[in-house]
Amino acid sequence: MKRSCYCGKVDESFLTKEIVVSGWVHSRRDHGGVIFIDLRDREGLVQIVFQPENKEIFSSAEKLRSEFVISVKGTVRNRPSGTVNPNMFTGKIEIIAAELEIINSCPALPLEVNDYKETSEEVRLKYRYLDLRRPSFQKNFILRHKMQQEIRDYLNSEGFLEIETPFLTKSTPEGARDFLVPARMAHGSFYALPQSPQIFKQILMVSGFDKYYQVARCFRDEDLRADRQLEFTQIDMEMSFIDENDIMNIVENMLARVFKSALNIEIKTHFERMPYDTAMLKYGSDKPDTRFEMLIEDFTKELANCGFGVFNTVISKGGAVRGLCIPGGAKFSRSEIDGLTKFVAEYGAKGLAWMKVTNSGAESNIVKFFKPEEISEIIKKFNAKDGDLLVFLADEEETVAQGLGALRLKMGKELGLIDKSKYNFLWVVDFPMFSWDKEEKRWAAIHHPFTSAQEKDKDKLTFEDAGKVKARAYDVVLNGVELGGGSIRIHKQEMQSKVFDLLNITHESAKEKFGFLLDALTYGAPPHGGLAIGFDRLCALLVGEDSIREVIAFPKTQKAICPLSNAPSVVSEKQIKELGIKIIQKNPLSKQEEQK
RNA sequence: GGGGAUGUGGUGUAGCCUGGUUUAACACACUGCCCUGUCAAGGCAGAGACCGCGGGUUCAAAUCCCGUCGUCCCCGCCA
Repeated sequence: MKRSCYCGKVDESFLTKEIVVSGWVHSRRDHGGVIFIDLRDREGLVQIVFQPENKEIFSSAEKLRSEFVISVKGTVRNRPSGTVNPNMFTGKIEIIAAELEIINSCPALPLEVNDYKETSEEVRLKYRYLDLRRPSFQKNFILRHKMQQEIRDYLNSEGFLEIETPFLTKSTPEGARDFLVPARMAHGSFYALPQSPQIFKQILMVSGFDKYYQVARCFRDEDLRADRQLEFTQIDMEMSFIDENDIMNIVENMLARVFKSALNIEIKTHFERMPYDTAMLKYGSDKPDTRFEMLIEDFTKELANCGFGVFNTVISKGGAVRGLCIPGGAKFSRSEIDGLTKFVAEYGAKGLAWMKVTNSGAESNIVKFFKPEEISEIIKKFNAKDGDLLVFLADEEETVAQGLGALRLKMGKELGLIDKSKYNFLWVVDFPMFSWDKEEKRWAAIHHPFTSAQEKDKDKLTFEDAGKVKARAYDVVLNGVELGGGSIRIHKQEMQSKVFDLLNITHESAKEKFGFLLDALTYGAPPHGGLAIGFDRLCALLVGEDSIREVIAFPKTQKAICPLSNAPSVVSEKQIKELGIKIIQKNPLSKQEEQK
């Protein structure tokens, strides 16, 4: 029997016709005298009816169970009146079976192939092939495919070339830990899997390709999270003879196309641009969720001479005092407030000061340390109302921002302040170039060492002033998720040398580590820049999932293993020998498995 | 490296705090029977777990304690 139509695509145009559908038995409703089978394939479900007149087929149909693979030949007809199912695309019709081929049976399932019941992720990943059969999951991947095609279509139409860069490449310093691949033909040497195609795409610009993109797999050997996998997909792009506005235009239009085709949602281009400093000050994050207010207020100046010792000490040491107004938070119990204190402690905050706003002012154990004018000024700045809770952090600026930023998000979620129907895009711009690495006592690149400084800060590329330099870098943020980021790169040797000096990368080591890029830049490099979108995160957002594992077919667990394939695994002595590698200590678990 | 949550038939949960009426309960799936219009079909009957693993406390442990492993969330880390 040869399939003539997808189950999910059978509609009234097939009425009275004989067709063949193939797929998996999704559910079976055996009424004794008549048997209904919902047959499922990629495109959806269709109802097959087995009637008792055809004894041979009927008795064969009685054996059908969940997830059997079958082909059915039958005639499409309208369902009898009163039995139409409005929830199904194929709900008006049904197929009267004339022939049945049972291609494969299936034992009792370790997980149910439907969207009605949650199964633990442990089981889902082990039997991923079954998990992936679930209709909602198939939808995720069909959508992911569509999004990718839409992006390709758009970039192609804008004159971009898709060019592949190598997976086996050179380990670069800075940034994430590399995945290394031992070189068989040069014992002791290693390839590295790319953390991103950064250097190669810049070289492609030097080569004159002008506009490049790639749906690029990237690898980072770091700890996993809900939004981080060892390998992930970026929409990576780079352009020549352009500035920030050109890239932002392209990205905004691209995202608009994706949202239109995937969700049929029109998004407004010309995203808001927010300076990094504002984002950190008001939202406590470099990826602010602007779907709700509850902004952070700064009191470092106002309270520099207040009567509260904790604040005074912090401010005199150059720290900051900032706060949040939690609407209706005055009803929190003491232990709930303690919970908030514990929460901000995860971000390094040593304590959380608080006061409850009342009609006559504020109440708490610290209110007595403040002058009435100070209290009323605080309340005014927050525009706080009776019943609100004001919380304050006093610490180093970074700790305060992080703690309050995280608390803002937590409260926003818990108090239901977030309008989930919104898609708030924005650009975070004017990033600082460098951050001070306290442990290693050196400047580190916030973006990467090839990011250009802003023209006005060119003269500040010195050890003393490096902290004041702003970069020509930008991140695109959606609903508090960093979708992607990029920068205008350095195309002049002079600036690149200064940046390397600041990063304490000597010319010798720079040459050793990415000399090929530096060389390339000397041979006539055009001004260029680009951006990369975290495609998995974008997909997750569009299907409404928190974890990118829901849009990756075969993800790894938090311990970085694949329960389906059991990777990583031990390899044979022979393989190891060929690579010139000595195993110092074997994973004891792997050893046990090897013996099995 | 650290903090938190969690692990009970094939699957999802209840029981655990307050150890003994537990022969470990319920739902789905599974097996058999009944049923000609259901659509997460229904009814009846049945099989299936000694409670992640190891140790300890106790007359008695799914339940308390210690250790260990897996999974998830978070901090660090991820330019």
